[in-house]
Amino acid sequence: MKIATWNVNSLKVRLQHVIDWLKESQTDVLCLQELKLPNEKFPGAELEAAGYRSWFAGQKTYNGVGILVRDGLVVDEATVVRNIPGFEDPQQRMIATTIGDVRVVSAYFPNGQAPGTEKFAYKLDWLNAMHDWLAQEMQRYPKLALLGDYNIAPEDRDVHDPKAWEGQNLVSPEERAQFARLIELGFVDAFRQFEQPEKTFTWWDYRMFAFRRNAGLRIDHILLSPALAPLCKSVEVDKTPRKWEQPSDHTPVIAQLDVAS
DNA sequence: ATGGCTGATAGGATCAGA
Repeated sequence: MKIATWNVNSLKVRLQHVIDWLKESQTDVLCLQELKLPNEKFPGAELEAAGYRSWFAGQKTYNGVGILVRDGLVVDEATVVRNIPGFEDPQQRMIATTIGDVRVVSAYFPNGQAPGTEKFAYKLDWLNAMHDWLAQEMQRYPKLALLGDYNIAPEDRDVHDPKAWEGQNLVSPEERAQFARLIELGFVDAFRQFEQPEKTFTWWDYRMFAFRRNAGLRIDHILLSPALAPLCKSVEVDKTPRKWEQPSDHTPVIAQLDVAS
């Protein structure tokens, strides 16, 4: 089973990219972030025609997450969860479902703006709530995969220019400590289980020719629970869609799991 | 140098992203 994550920065604008990439990559389960559309505008019929069923939590203008599942995979409808249980939030940033015996979570972590701001405080609150919920979720579902735009670059090697970024939003010690807390739950950064090219990133600013200069960050991740991590056979960042016309600023990360699909 | 792009909402500038 191939699972992937992609912040598409508007599913309306990127629908054809998603459909083309699904076909090209042969992905079975695609977690999406930043749909930027209300539920009534979700392009379910177009994705169905491409061979995928969709679960999503959208809202107007901002945020919004979804999980696309290839036809034929068994999804347990009764286990779908939208947003973090117990964490009141109008922002739609998390959806979870169960495919076979694999629990899949698609998450759009808050950006945070800058350390010290209200939005940064919200980011830390959200991360705390997510951490506590995931601790329980891992007990319920040993095979747990957390995919998404984390808006955290865990280490300096995930940053094109660590000096310039030192202490900034997305790399600050507080955020990295939160990422480390997820690792302490037992999660494994699937990407780092394998040898990877130097300076592999998943996001590049639209401005200043950042992609051309590879001035990016690795902020989109796939974390796997202890029971699932050993079943992961490869992880790669696929830069191709970032080269397409009118791309998302993020590019997909894909993992091959040794799980029946 | 807080600029530089892009998308959504709106029907022009502003917010938000990272």
